[in-house]
This record gives sequence, structure tokens and C-alpha cells, in this order.
Amino acid sequence: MATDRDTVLEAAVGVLSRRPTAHLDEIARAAGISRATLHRLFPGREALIREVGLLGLRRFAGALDTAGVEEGDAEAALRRLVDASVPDAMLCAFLAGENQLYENDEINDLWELQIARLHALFLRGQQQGVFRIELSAAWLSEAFFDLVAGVGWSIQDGRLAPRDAAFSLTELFLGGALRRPDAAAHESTTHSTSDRSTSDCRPDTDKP
Amino acid sequence: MATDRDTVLEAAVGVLSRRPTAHLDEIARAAGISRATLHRLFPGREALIREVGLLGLRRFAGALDTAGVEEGDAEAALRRLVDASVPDAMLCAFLAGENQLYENDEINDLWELQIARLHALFLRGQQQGVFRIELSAAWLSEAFFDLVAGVGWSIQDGRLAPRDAAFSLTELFLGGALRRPDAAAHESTTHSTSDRSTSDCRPDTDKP
DNA sequence: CAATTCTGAGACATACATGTCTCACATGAA
DNA sequence: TTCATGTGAGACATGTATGTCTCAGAATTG
Repeated sequence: MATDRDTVLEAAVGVLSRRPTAHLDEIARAAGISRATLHRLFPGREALIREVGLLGLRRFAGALDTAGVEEGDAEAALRRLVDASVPDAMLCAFLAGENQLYENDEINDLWELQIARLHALFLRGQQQGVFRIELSAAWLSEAFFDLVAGVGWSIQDGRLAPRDAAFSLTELFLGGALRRPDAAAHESTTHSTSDRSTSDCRPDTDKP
Repeated sequence: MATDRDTVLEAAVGVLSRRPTAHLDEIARAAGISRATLHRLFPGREALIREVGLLGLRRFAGALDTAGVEEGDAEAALRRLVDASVPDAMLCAFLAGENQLYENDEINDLWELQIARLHALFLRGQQQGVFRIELSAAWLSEAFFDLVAGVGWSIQDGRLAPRDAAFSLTELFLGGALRRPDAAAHESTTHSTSDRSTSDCRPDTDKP
């Protein structure tokens, strides 16, 4: 029985990120409380959704804080940000999917504040010569947040191991998908370059 | 007046991707038809959502087809896929956000089929030595689709110029965010390496 | 133990989106 | 013109999630 608000909100995210239109009964059951108590904690569905969004924003803001994104080398700051935000990736996924949230002024303002911090980080990195300048800082911000959300969805669906999350996110975002022969070859380069067809390797992917 | 189904569905995406719980009145108005006609074309909200999802999957499958992702060099194939899928990025964004869709078996099967094709592309690229093998093909598939969706959201919100979309997606996904001094320096490298604080550069970002 | 507070279960009313139907009008064909 | 088809507007019924209330029992506190 999780009677404290944040615990209930986290349970709510688990349901709402999968089924945004889930009934309050379902959310209450997921949190291990009754619908009455849920309604006592959060008066109405709208309030509940709003609080979930605010929790997500608080967590993301906290990640920006603990990572100290406004200080030091931009690349190092981004790596710290990844480590700090991956634990709350599911909440970020909720923020990314629930566009409805941004009709609320309080949430919208808080959101723009955090995105501005992200934007400033990338801008600073570009001025430091760390990040590419052919890609706009706005796009880098958007893409980064989308990938954090993607990590959240993947972990939730069991498609990505939580232990691999930070590494996968950091490496893909910073280094891209292309293999770079000139880069440090820290693994045995014994892959066949043959172009044999691989139609027999069928993964068991789920949904997005 | 768009009486043909696909045009109505595209109008529906424009509304539903922003507000997944939009009323049918709103969708009908966006399509320029009456609620009665909307109901004649698609009997019920559930049918409408399903058809939108199927349209998105058809378009994405078509992009995989026209790109010929199962043939030739994996990197070139991915670049072709970007060009082919960016025009339908908004539909992909809908597919990424509407988890509800995947309770339908028909849609789920079609989805897994396309994701398997993506997965096979990355696996082939890894075997060719084109894509990094430290990142799982499953994660590459997920990240790529999330970024396509991100392009769709960004364009819709006016945060990314449609002309820049394909380039931004390709470059970030393939090359990553880090600037590489050893790579081709096709722009004047006259950025100051000074670590001056840049808290005065405030972007005007919107929502995710 | 006694008292207060909180919770769960359920009943009940309400609001609202949706499904269904009718009818008048416009468009297009014969 | 006349008929046929399709559309828009609106009224109406319905289902269902939600808001509200009550009451009994559990948990906590004194």
C-alpha cells in the first residue's frame, strides 16, 4: 500500500505510459490503493495527470542539477546528464508522449525552462568545439530527449537491459551509429566483411 | 472537402498526434467534413484510430520498400530510408506515441514485420562492418524509429525546418553529436575554445 | 483500552462523448 | 426537369468513466 503521493504517481506512470486512457480503477489497482483513496490524493483525473507530469519535470530538472550541465566540459556534462536521467527515463517517456500536458501553463513553463537548459548545454558545447555545428542546438535537444524517452520505452518493454541503457544512449548520441575504423579499436576486429544475405536472422522485437 | 479516406486519415493524424483524446467533432472539423460523414467513412472511434495506424504502417512499409533496405550497402540503404520515411515522419510519430494501437493483432503483426526489416538492416550493416557492434541492432532500430518520430514532432511544432529534416536525422544518427576534428573539415574552424559562460543565450523552444 | 484518522467497498448521480436516426439540401446523372 | 446519391446539421438515446457520498472496518495514536 503506497499511500505517499510520489509512490502512487510512479505506479500511475507505469500504467499511463502504456495506456494513456487507462481508467482510474486500473491506476488505483496498480498503485495498490482504492479508487476512493486515489481520488483523495488527487482530486480528479486531470489533477493526477498533471501531477505525474510535474513529477517527471521535477525529476528531469533534478537530473540537470545533479549533472551540473551548466559547468565544465560540455561532453563530460552530457555524459553526467545521461547517467542522471536514465533512472527516470520512463517519466521522460511519459513527458514526451503526453502532449496534452502542455496545455497547462505551469507545466509548459517548467518544461521550457528545462529545455532551455538543454539547449544552452548544446550551444555551449558547440562554442567549445565539442558538438557539431551543422546540427542545430534545438535539434540536438529534441533528439536527445527523444532518445531518453526511447530508452524508457525500451526498458519498460524489456527490449533494452537497464544496465546497457546509459552506455547505449551515450554512445549512439555522441558517437553515432557508424563504425569508425580510425577510432580506438578496443575489440577484436574479426567480423567478416562478406555481404552474405542475412534474411534468416529474425529478431523478436515488440512494439515501439 | 476531403471525402476520400486517406485524406481524412491524414487530417486525423494532424489532430490526434497533438491531442490523442480529441473528440470526433474536432477531427471531423479538421478534415473539413461533418461528424456524420466521418462516421460513415469509419464506423466508430476505434475503427478510425486503427485505420490511422494502418496507414502509418503502410507508409513506413512503403518507405522500406522504396529504399530497398534489404539490398546493397547498409549505410547507403539507411540514407535512402531516411529520405523515404521523412515525408511520413508525422505518421511515424503517431505510431510511436499510440501504444494503444498494439493491442490489435493485425497492427501488431504488421508492426513487428517492419521492425524486423529494420533490425535485419542493422544486423547486416554490423556484419558488413558498417555499423558499430557495441550497440545492439535492437537498440539501433528503436533509436532510429524514435528519431524519425522526433523529426515528425519537431516539424509539426515548427521547431525543425522540413528541408533540414533528412540531413539532421541522417547526420545525427549516423555520425553522432560529437565534432570530429579528424573528419573532413568543410567549415572554417574558427570557433573559440574559451570556456566563457553562455547563460545569456536563451533559445525559444516549445514542447517535445 | 479508547479515540481519532484513514482506508476500502459500494451505491448513486452526473457529465459527456459516442452511436444512431431523421430530414433538408446540394450535387450530379439520366 | 426528375431522380438518385451523398452530405451536413441537429436531435435523441445510450453507455460509461468519473465525481460524490456513506458507512463499516483497519490502522494508528493517545
